[in-house]
Amino acid sequence: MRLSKTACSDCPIRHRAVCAECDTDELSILEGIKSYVTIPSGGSIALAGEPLHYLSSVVTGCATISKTLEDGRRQLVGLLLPSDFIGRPGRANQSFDVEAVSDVTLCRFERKAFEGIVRASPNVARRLLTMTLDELDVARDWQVLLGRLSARERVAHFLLSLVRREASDSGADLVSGAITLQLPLSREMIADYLGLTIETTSRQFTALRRDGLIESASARQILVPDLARLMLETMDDDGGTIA
Amino acid sequence: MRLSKTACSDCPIRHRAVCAECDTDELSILEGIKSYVTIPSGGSIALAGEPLHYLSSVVTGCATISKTLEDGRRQLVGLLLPSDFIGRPGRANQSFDVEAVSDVTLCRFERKAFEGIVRASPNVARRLLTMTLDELDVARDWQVLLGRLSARERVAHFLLSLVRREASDSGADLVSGAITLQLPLSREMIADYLGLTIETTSRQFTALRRDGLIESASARQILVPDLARLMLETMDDDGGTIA
DNA sequence: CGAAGAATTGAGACGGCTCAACCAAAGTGG
DNA sequence: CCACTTTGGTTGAGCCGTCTCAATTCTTCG
Repeated sequence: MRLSKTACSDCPIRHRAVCAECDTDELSILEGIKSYVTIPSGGSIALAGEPLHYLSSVVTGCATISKTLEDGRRQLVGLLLPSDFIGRPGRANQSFDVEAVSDVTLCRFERKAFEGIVRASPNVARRLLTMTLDELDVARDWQVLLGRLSARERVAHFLLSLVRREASDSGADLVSGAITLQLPLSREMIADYLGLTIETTSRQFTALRRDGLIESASARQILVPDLARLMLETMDDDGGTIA
Repeated sequence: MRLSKTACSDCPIRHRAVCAECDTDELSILEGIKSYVTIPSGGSIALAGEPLHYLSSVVTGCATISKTLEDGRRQLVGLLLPSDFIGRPGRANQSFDVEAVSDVTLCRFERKAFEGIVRASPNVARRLLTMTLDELDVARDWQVLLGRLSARERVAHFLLSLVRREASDSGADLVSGAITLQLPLSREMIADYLGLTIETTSRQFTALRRDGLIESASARQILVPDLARLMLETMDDDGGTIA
């Protein structure tokens, strides 16, 4: 399903996406080759092993990056939110599955054309490198979570990662206090993200609720009455601050 | 400890490191700002949170990237072998600890100077992007291992990752057959890499030995009599091939 | 209102962890 | 040169956290 093009200058992710550092000239080149596509919730955006014809930025919605083993075990390795980039220039095939978990609008570029832009535009190339390095740090932090944290720590960490992401998107400075958040993922997907089962994940939500660290109107709607207290559960080395 | 400079053209990692795609002009610029340093086994190369003055390529030896939690739990998030790059241009502070696990020779660049080269030399920038994207894929594959594989599968996968790396370095094509390998890590470090304890790791080595999948002259010296059979233990989706 | 999917809860099994002993190889010092 | 220590690895016994299997409740939607 195609949408009418939005001018890049009006784009909600203009200052965070791969185009963030483009000048107006570069932007107009991108404008010339981009197209918008909306993937319905549950739809596939890319399949591991398949040739990759398009690279894209997430404009709205939420998607997952995952791998499924032959016997059905599944592990999410990334969460894609607005401004995140999908695909890798310079490689013909996709390494992981990418799936929409809500309706997702993509700003899409034909791969070959985009690779030309990466070559021609240092601002795009630099931004892409910065974003990739950031993703690498995130992936490695997640390795620590998967390798060493308990189920309770994982769930607390997951909730805080959502809070952090939301804060950094809106530029807000969250010191502490009450915060509500909308979970973009089902319990099953959270479990696959955290390397746990659905049941263990659910039990940890219940335990956090019992201990007063979270409250919930529904399964997807979480209230964190005291962010600092939740942070104490995560046992990470960020020293209890968010920045 | 400083070593005499080797000419880049004679460098053992010339065609695999960040400089792989440089032409002779670019190479001579790099040559001008590089210096060699050797870190003794066990020494620290970088500490998480500390300012990062140098970026470098591993020329010889082996190093680890890791994070240690306040309570002592530790997780390796990467293994650095010759040609791998350390540090990230564009960020002042280091995200993870980097430690030498053997004597390590680095080809080192002052950060600011190297950032200038990344800006000026598209071949370096592109190579760096490619390497970072590769690392991201590796990190995500490791997330799957940490989140979903059993202890036995993890150890088998670890051994195969060493075999693969060795094969790709030497350009050899390994279909199957017997292979010997020298483990660069102690049992403790392997455990920290795999998200296990020392004891569990040791038991899995014993079990693989009992089942005839590996043989060992010493703890660090492993013989894999039949690579294909070991691959069957890994349960990954590579379809049993190495490529 | 009934059906289907999502989430929660419970009971028991099991894999990996903890604590502890033991062993082998490699120093170290008298 | 040999006791002693140190370090890294292996093995054993029992415990605990998470998984598995199953039932129940909640939510959503036709």
